[in-house]
Parts: sequence; C-alpha cells; structure tokens
Amino acid sequence: MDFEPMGVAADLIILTVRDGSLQVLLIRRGIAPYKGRWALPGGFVRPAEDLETAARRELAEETGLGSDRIHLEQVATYGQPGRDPRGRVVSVAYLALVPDLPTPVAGSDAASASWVGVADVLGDPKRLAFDHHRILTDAVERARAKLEYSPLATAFCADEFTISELRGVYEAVWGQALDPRNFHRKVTKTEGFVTPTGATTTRDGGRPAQLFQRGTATTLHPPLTRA
Amino acid sequence: MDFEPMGVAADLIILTVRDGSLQVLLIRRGIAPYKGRWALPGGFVRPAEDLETAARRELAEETGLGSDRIHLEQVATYGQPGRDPRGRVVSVAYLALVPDLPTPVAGSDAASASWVGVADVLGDPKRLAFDHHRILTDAVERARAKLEYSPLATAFCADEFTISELRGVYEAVWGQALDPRNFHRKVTKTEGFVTPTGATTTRDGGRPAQLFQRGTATTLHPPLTRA
DNA sequence: ACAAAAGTGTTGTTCTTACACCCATGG
DNA sequence: CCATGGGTGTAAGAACAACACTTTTGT
Repeated sequence: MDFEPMGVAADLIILTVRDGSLQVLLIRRGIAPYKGRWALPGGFVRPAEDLETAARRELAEETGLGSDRIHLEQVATYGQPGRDPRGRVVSVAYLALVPDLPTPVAGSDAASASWVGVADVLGDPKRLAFDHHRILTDAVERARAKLEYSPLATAFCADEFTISELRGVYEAVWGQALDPRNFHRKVTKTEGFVTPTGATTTRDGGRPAQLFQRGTATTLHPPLTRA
Repeated sequence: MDFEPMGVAADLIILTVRDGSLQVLLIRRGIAPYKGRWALPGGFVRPAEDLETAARRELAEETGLGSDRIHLEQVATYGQPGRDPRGRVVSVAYLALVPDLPTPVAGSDAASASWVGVADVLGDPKRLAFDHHRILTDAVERARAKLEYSPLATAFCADEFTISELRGVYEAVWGQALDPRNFHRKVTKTEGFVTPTGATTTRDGGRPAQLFQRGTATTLHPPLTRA
C-alpha cells in the first residue's frame, strides 16, 4: 500500500425543468480559486462515508430536499492533475433530477445558489469554474440519452402528472418539439411507464387531463426517440 | 481544503471473445488480503498521472498491449468505506475491449494472469476478491448495452473481419444466437458501421466471405436489439 | 360561441422477422 | 457430389409519422 493520497470530492449536477427549459443549480463561488465564478455544488467525501452518501448529503445541504426519493446516479469521475489548483483532487460527479418544487433553494454555506438555463451555460465554455463545463456537458448528455430508454423523465415530475407535463419534460431536455398525439399514445401504451390514478386536472387548460404516476418499468420497450 | 486523503486506484475489466465465449482477464492474488483469490488487475494512480493514463499503463503492464488502439472507457467509481481492508481506497473502473490476439498474456509482477469465462465468474459471487464481482457485473452490463447502439463490437475484432466473426462477438457477449442473414443485412446497411476492404477469406469455411474494417460511425441508427 | 388542450382514428411508410433460396468454396 | 457457410429475396406483421377529427373544459 504505497500510494499518493488524494482528495476525493462528490460534485452534483442538479437538474430540473422550469418554465419549459432545462435548468441546473449552480453556486457562485465566494472564495478563490475562481472567486465569483459559477460552479457545481459539491464537497469532499468524509472518512467513513460512501460516495453516494456524500452526494446525498450535499444534495440535502444545497436544496433542502430530504433526498430519499430524489433520483441520483453516478455519471463519471474526473481526475486530471491540475484540474484543481489547490492540489490533487479527484471528483466523482453525480446527476440528480428533481421536480420543479416551490423550494426556494435553501441558501447554505455556499454564497448564493440559483437555477441557470443549461443551454446558456453550455453555450459559454468559460462560465464555469474548474472543469465543470466538461462535467456538465457529460451529465446533460447522459440525461438526454437516458430519457430515450428509461422512464427517468418522471423524476422531473411531481407525484402526479399529466401526459403533457411529461411531454414538456422531454421537450425541455431534448430541446425539440414532439407530436402531442403520438407521444400520448406511445407513453400510455408502453408497459409499466405510467399508471393512471383515476383523477383528472384542468391545470393545463382545455379539456381535463388524466393524472398518472410513475410505473414500475426500469427500461422502455420500445424506446422513445429523438430526431 | 480540508479533506481525508484517500488512495485512488484504476482497476481494469479487460474483456475479449475467445472460442465463442466472453472472457475476462484476471490475476491470482499472491499476497494478503484475499491471497489466492482471483481479482481484476489494477493499481494506484500516480501523483502526476491522469486517471485514464493510469488505466492505460496498467493495461500495457498486464497484457503487453501497446494500448493506443485498444478501446478503453471509464465505467464507474467504487468507494465504499471498508471495500479494501487495508485502508480507504477509491477505485475507478475502466473497461477495455481487446481482440483475441495470440498474445500469451505477458505475466508481469502479478502472480499469474489468465482468461476466465465471464459466465463462470458471474455465476459465483465469491470467486473474486474485494467488490470485484460487483464491478465486473456493472462492466459487462455496460458492454452488453453498448453493443446495441454503438459499433463497439468491432473493438473485439482484428483489423479485418468478416460479418460472421462480428456476429460471433454479439452472440458471445449477449449469450444469444442471432439470425445470420438478417444480421448481415443490418450491419452492412447501417451507415458507417463497417466498410468493405475488397478482400475475401475462406477462413470460416464455406463460400468466401468479404472482409470489412470498422467504419467511422460512433452510434448506430437504428440500433441492434437483444431479444 | 370560441379557444385551448385532451385524446382517438386512419393511412401510408418504414423496420423487423422468419425463412426460402441461390452462390462459391473445400473436401 | 456434398457439406458448409455467405449472401439475397420476399412477404407478413409491427412500429412510426403525419395529420384529420372528436371531446371536454374555461371564459
């Protein structure tokens, strides 16, 4: 056992869909390095802590979300020497998908946290500190890909949702309009994707829509497809 | 910067297809802990070394493969406290896909390395040291999934290969027979998957088969599908 | 009545599957 | 000639895309 000790951090890409666009939770750095720049929330993994546990702890600290029901998955690990000017730090990136709750992003220790449009951030490679632009790019691509073959889009929705709300998630994440009629058919016919609750709502305007919950499927057959 | 220093290792899941079955390169551990058990090859990341560089170095050490043309991708990172009884070690797993070369697995520092059938190893959760059974499970599932939507199967083949050799890769990795005729059509019609070299071979017996090389595509549209 | 969104029907096209069939070689 | 694998044709069925059309609400 003869190794170089390194810092191990868990960084979070927390995504949500708000106002029809995909947004990411960023914090404004209050200290050097990269003071004043935007960064992904994150922090060091503690001695007796699992990687995912650390990610959930950070998630709770940043969002105030009792994180048990929040979707969280590991994306990749970044360890280029020099990626953190303070020393050798290896960062494990976790992707979190949260519904658009009226949660006002409980400001914690980090200076100020806020939701920022993903398209804006990805369009400017210098906006983020460290190698976070790269990490965000990878995480967003993961999310986009997983919507195709998994029922993950429901993670962005409240417990009960309408088909068009679900379609809004796809359209925001993929940045692409989908045919409401074909989408409706495909989603409701795919075994285990969504299950009707029996209730209806008129919150989207027009004719009342059925409400659904996530189903039990973990993969979608056949997948939904992007153009 | 106040963190618990940890060891960071790169572990390798080196897969190949030999004799019609998917095999993984394992080493027999010569020292405690888990002395005498099989384990994935790997080692600590050095101070000035990138994670992928470390993985390529280990790959070269274990297989003697000048690794530039070998497919290597990160799978996931494992960091449960207690996964290594010697101390806190976080392990970044890399998946390598190599052709069935007549390379006799250059024995290095590690006691003895050999190819073992993946089905056998996965069938016995106690065969591998540490949490390597879990890591192997994840890596194999990644490989199986990626064959569907990427031209990755060619990474298991020599520079020039026939369609039925490529089919043999799919059948070994998925553990499932495929229709030779439909497979042929699908592969040759998918833009950029394979390109004919013009040469033919009779090494598979029967009528001479065209030889192909990998194409330039990075994703397959439409994907090949498992049952 | 009208606008807006939900949801169903239909039609032509494309993809998939299963399998019949012919081709080109080695023995 | 025959066995072996390479490769093409084809027809039935499934999935898909585009869009006309009906339903049910709020205003």
